[in-house]
Amino acid sequence: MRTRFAPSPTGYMHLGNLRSALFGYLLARKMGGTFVLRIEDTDQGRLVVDAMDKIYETLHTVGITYDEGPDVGGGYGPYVQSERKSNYIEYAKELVAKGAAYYCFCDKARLEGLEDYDRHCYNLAADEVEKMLDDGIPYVIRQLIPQGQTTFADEVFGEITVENEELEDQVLIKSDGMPTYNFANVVDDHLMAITHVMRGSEYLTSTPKYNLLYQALGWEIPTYVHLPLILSANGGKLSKRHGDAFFEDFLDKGFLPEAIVNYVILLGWSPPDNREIYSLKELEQIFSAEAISKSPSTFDISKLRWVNGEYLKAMDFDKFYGLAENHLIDAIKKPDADRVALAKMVQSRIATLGEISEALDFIDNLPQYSTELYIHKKSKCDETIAKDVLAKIAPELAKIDKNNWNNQYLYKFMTDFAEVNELKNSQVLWPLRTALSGKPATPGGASDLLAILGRQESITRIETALAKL
RNA sequence: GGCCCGUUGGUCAAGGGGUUAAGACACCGCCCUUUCACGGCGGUAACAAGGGUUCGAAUCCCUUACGGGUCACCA
Repeated sequence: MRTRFAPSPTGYMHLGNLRSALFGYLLARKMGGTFVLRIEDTDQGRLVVDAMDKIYETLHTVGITYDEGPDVGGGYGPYVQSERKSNYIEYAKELVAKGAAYYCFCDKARLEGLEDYDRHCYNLAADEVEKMLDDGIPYVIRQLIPQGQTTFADEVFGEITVENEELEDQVLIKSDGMPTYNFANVVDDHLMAITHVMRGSEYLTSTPKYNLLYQALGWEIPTYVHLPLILSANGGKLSKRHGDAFFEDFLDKGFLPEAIVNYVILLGWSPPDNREIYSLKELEQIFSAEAISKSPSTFDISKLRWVNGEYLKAMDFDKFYGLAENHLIDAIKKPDADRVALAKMVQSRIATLGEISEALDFIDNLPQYSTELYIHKKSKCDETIAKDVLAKIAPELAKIDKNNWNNQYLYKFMTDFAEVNELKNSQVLWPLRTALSGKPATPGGASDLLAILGRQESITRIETALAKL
């Protein structure tokens, strides 16, 4: 049992491609098969430098390993199509010899003038073809679609039959001598002994042409597993323009590779039970092609955010800190900021690492805020109470020894203050938290903020508040 | 437009002749609580429509509608 991932080196990893890779990988691992990576670089006009490294890198960060590929070798190489050029021409000529393909010398201008392709060159006499080849006239080799109808079976979509008239005499070998994607695919999947072809359902329509090729060449047809498409929230395709098409887009937004993988797997495939958070290793055990659905699914960023948050919360703190540190450094310029304490406060409150800076934006600078923030029904607090409390507690705070300026002590101090003054805890905690942050919601409460801001900055902010009230 | 595929709450989805039609995200409420979040509990919300078949249809068939894919010397 062998599956493959066959991306073309475009420089980015489309989410749909990533999912094809994932499904192929998982199926191979589940069945104890072999997973191969093949690079489809037959479009010479679209070559992108370093794109292959990008593919290796992405697969690596996602945790997908392949048993055969350009950089790891294997018994079916080379694994880059441009290095296998002679194979394709050889088989294309075999097809010509068998009458399943023919040379076509039509130029672009002629083709564009046609409403329907007319098989013009198929009617050329053998000696005419010889002559034109000898004269070095540029040509293409086209597949000759026979009459009748073609039926193929797909693991997820079932049996599909199409009239051959709907098919076109597609180009197999381009005028630059390179094979087209469709042809190279067929040849390589056969030569590499691929048994299960997993790919997006956009290829469903071209599958009959594949089968005709397999049949003409006398090759065994692989098992097809077509995957439903992933649609963007607006109903269309995921697009570069919306910034939701590429794996890299989501990395940039602060999503974790394992969360992206987990979420993408959930699109079009459903787990055996109600659990939704799975590591790749676990998926390798439980994956099954039968649970793939046929209908396209809409990409929902809010669920991705939830998945990502689950990973963040479950992560051990050291690892979280490692990931968060750069964001913290970015977000907070204060030299004496306790980044560890900040990371701890923030870990369970963010869905993506990218939210760190917004969550902590008040640390460096107290934002402008309205005194209405001091009105909080649940805390039984309003501006008047806030003013009284802050005025009274500020001098007390100023007297606290620097050595006692820590979260625990401060919390005790404030609740004692509340008790002595016959106030509810919230009536002193709320005004302080508000004065210190200028925000309606913060990661951490009053004592956390006092400890982090330090005595002097805290007093300054309270004085600012008093001036406002 | 032709052909192909699809359609269960806003989203992901289970269920494949008899179910009070799961679960998750989002949303709302309550509890917890040092604000927010986390966590816990609860709630709103769905079988695209119409015809069949059947004792019985979300499940099978047909039609319609809607959505998507595909019709390249791109992959």
